[in-house]
Amino acid sequence: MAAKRRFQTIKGMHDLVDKAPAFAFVEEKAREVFSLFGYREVRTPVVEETELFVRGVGEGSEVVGKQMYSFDDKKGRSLTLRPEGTAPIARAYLQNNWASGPQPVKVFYMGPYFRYERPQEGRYRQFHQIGAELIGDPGPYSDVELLVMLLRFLEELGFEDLEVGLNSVGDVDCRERYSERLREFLEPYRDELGADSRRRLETNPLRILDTKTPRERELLEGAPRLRDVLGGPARDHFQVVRDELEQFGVDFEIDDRLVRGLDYYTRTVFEITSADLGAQNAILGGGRYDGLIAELGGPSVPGIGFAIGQDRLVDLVLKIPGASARLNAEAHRRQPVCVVPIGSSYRGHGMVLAQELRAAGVPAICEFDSLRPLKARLKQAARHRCRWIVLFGEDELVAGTVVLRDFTNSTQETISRDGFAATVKARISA
RNA sequence: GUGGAUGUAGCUCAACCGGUAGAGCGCUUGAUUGUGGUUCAAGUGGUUGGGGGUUCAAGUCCCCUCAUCCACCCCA
Repeated sequence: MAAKRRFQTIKGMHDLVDKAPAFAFVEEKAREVFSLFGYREVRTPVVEETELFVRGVGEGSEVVGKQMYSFDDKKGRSLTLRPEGTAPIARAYLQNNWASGPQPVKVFYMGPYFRYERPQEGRYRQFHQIGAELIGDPGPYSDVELLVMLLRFLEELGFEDLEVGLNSVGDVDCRERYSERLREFLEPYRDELGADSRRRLETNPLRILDTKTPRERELLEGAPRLRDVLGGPARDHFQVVRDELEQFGVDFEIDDRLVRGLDYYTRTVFEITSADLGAQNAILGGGRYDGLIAELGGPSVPGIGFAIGQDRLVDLVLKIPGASARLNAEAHRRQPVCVVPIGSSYRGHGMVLAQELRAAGVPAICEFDSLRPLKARLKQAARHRCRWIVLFGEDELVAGTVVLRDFTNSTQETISRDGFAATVKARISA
């Protein structure tokens, strides 16, 4: 039983290695763009009380029903690895009394989320989201501004021609009214519905709208439409959103079947999908949640937000022509200079040279292992993708010089040991 | 939770009807005792995911199990 076991990541969770620079890239862009709109970055814990999601996201939702990573702590309290980001932000709003700060509250966040599902392309048990929330303003201009910000972010990443799917699921009373109508309409066809939809007929008829089975789609052709059932305030709100989005040149398409999977959404909902992603094609989704904070025991405060699937977004970024070349060039620009001391007694000198380079703001590493042949150590420098090599040994010590070699052009020059860091800095930035 | 595909060297993959495991790349060293990439030479590479079964003989056939991927479902 003492067999050597090879440890590996938990199913559906991955080491981010090759994609790490692209992850960092989109994170930097998010900080840059969201800050331009006055959003502040916050970080909330990865673990919350299970009850937060049950109440906030909704017991009927798939996410809460069967996808949560829940466990009991040592005192028997049920905790959950967060499956989404909005409920924790709503909790933070209440706990930290953001209501007493400047309004509306604008925050963004990024980090890992967890859902217990069967992994496949674009769907992981640990995945990453970048999200933003605007809490405290009920008006349609907040919806518009949030979407404008979102699209600005995507443009900055290099995306063009992304189309936003848009819909309004109305206020709670509109939804109930509509659910009732839809239920009445579908009841006669009950036997033609799949098991899932039949169950939803009881629990959440709205979700039947985004079915993919052809027969159900056909049935729904003649169904009452959500937009015809919207109450006056919700309808007016949606109309302003649409008009203003057009004013700002936002490309969107009204999608009557767009209803989101999380129970807290009200009025405006939206998502962006991509044909370049495989079966899991949603890049981001979001919407208004005017009842969420009250549902969590707070005052009646409206909010709106979105969550971007960072893993999927990164996959798409890497597919943009030239994007990975740009990322590589950027990485290459930051490659360190490699100091190679020649001869075992020069290792200390190598350390000093590297430190002088770093002090001058030049990234530097040192190939210390002087017992190996010089050629092997230069090979290591090449494998580190270093372009510039600083060589230093007995000859240089005597002459008061160092040798600076350029791997790209296979040239080298001898420069003065005094102030060599400044010379190197000038050469590599030329 | 359901279905399908795939697991052989660090990586990408071969191995006929069951016959004793191979290539390319990589890595190490040398040709060049102080100069990487190209070239040449030598070397390093494996409990064929794991367990059991059938057989004289299993990478190959059968069963179980684990893992990965893709799809359903769900969503980011």
